[in-house]
Amino acid sequence: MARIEETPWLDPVQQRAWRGYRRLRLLVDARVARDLAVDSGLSDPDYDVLSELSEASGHRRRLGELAERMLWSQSRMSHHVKRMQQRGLVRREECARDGRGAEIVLTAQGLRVIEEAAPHHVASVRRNLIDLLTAEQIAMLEQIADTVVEHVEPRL
Amino acid sequence: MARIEETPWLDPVQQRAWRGYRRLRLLVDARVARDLAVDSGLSDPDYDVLSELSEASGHRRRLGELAERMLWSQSRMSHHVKRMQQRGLVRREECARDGRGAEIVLTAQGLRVIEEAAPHHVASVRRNLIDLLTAEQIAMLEQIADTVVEHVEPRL
DNA sequence: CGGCAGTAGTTGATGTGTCATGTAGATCGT
DNA sequence: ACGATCTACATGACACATCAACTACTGCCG
Repeated sequence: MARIEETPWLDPVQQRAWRGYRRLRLLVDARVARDLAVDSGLSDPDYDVLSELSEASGHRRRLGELAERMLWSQSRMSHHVKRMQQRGLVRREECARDGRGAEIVLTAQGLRVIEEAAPHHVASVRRNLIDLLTAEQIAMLEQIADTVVEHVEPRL
Repeated sequence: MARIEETPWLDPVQQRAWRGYRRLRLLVDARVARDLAVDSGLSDPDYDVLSELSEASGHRRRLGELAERMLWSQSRMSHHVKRMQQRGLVRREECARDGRGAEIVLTAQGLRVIEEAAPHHVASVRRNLIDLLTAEQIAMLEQIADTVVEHVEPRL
């Protein structure tokens, strides 16, 4: 890799793009998170976990698998699941085939909560991002995300 | 506002854009934060505060002003400044004109740290986002961010 | 079978963000 | 000048994320 001293500073356009991205992220995330908390009593991560589980067959998944699909660390998932368990949203079950394993299962209450939360959340995402953009911008956003994810994913 | 039941679900393009955004955010932020921690021993918020202060006249700013410019809560700023103070990066001074006030001042060490960190950080931002995109994509990202910030900023 | 490296998950310490609340100094009306 | 109110900031409690151990089971190689 080139030496640090040779790395060019960001030009004005890049500078604005970077700062814009940061601010967009700050605003959109804060609002979506706040809506979710007010409307449904869930944190953003709560919602993601419930959503992932609700799409899984049998409403259950191995902890590690869950973590991997969501790009979370196992530790983070373990901590978070413990808290969600205490609130009755999910349940842990031992894994039959692997004594070390933990299966995380959506409870009836968890299912109810996510189903109630989903439409509000969609509305919030629309209000705070999607409906603000033109179709073209949305397509471009997806394209940008795909580009970045593709290039950045390999090297961790 | 329309009733929740009438809010349309996201169509496939919107869905992909939203998920793409989420993943982009996850990946880019994680990498930039990690680079910053490894290269300079700073967290992302640390960097932002130092950066903001280094651009201020006299390398100092009122706590509230700092918070407002960065879209942080005062509470968050207060907590964060306390931690940065303990590490010798910034210093608090009482405000002459307002007995309640706190001025946050960049220390010599803080200045050294940010100046050392900046080029690495720029390189990281390039690696993990900017240099992955075409000029057109960068322009579009800025445009998208501007659109969102403009529409979303007013109502809080 | 026995030993041992690898894997799945948990836990504790620490740093970070949020909300609700507390406190002291400013400001304004009378 | 004085009390009500507002403002700037601090704080405590809690939720959340990360890293570094640690535990316990698996699976493999002899």
